[in-house]
Amino acid sequence: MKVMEIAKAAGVKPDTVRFYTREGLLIPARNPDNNYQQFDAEDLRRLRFARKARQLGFSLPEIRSILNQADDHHSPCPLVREVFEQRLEEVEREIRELNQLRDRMKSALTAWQAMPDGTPDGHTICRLIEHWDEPAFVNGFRE
Amino acid sequence: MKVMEIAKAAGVKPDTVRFYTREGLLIPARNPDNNYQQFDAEDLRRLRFARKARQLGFSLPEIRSILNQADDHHSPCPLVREVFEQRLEEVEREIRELNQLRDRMKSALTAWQAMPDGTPDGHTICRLIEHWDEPAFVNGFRE
DNA sequence: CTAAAACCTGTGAGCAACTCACAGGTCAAG
DNA sequence: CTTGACCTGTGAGTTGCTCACAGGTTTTAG
Repeated sequence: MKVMEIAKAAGVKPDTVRFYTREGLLIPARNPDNNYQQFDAEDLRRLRFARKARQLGFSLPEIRSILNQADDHHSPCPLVREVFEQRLEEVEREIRELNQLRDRMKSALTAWQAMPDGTPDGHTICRLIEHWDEPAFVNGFRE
Repeated sequence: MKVMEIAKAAGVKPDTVRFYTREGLLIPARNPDNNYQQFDAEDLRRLRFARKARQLGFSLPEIRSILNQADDHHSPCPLVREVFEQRLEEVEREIRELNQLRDRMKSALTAWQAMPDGTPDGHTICRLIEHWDEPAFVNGFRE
């Protein structure tokens, strides 16, 4: 298979295939005639694996070490389980933060309904933002 | 005020002050003696404004145009309201996607409890991932 | 047979919002 | 007068692609 063919087979763009090759996730053979990359069924499996892992939240370095471990005939599954639980916690933290952001935004919108727009007067730029309360989590949560 | 002073006053790192200056959000005067940047109360107001706006989800280009509009003696508030509602929708979309990701991860974790680890055999890398179902929204939602 | 279209190659840059590093200049304190 | 803390501008690193470019190859149409 050539780049475009494996890309179509895995449902990704050719550029993504090239990028993964650059990053060492795919190590295709070469056609000595024209130096084209030759992908086989194993490469396709790796590419599909990588895409599924990405959808589950794995990073490229993580996927690379999982693939390397499989190449060394070790089971990557324990590593998969471990990384995965960390990622789940991160995702849940991101969700909590985004929910807080949404709440802050919604309460701001409500408060703004009664507020006039006003022109900058050298003391304020836009009261909507300047007179909006500092969220609590900035001090207590992020640092 | 010098960089470190305004940074402390606004609760950000000096590097952030320098970065915002590079990006044109702050336009400090210069001390002709040593070419140091001289920030005044107005700069501090802009910096604090920018930080608050960032916490509400505004991007730096958006903040820059809001500040520019205020500099031109136009009320930036209508722009603030408009951009803000778009951002709120984006945030809610991100939350929906993250929630779906979390659900996928959780159901994967549950399914994995009964699965053995297994060693790569040339046909599979890690069944945990390979035999996990394609999420629905990849086809129907993202593209 | 040839010319154009489609594909291949490697590489570098762009995205967002910082953060860090570097090399060299300035200034206050001891 | 030296040390240390600060200043200057700039370039690179972060993440996962995506796009662009310049040039080589292969396929297809005329």
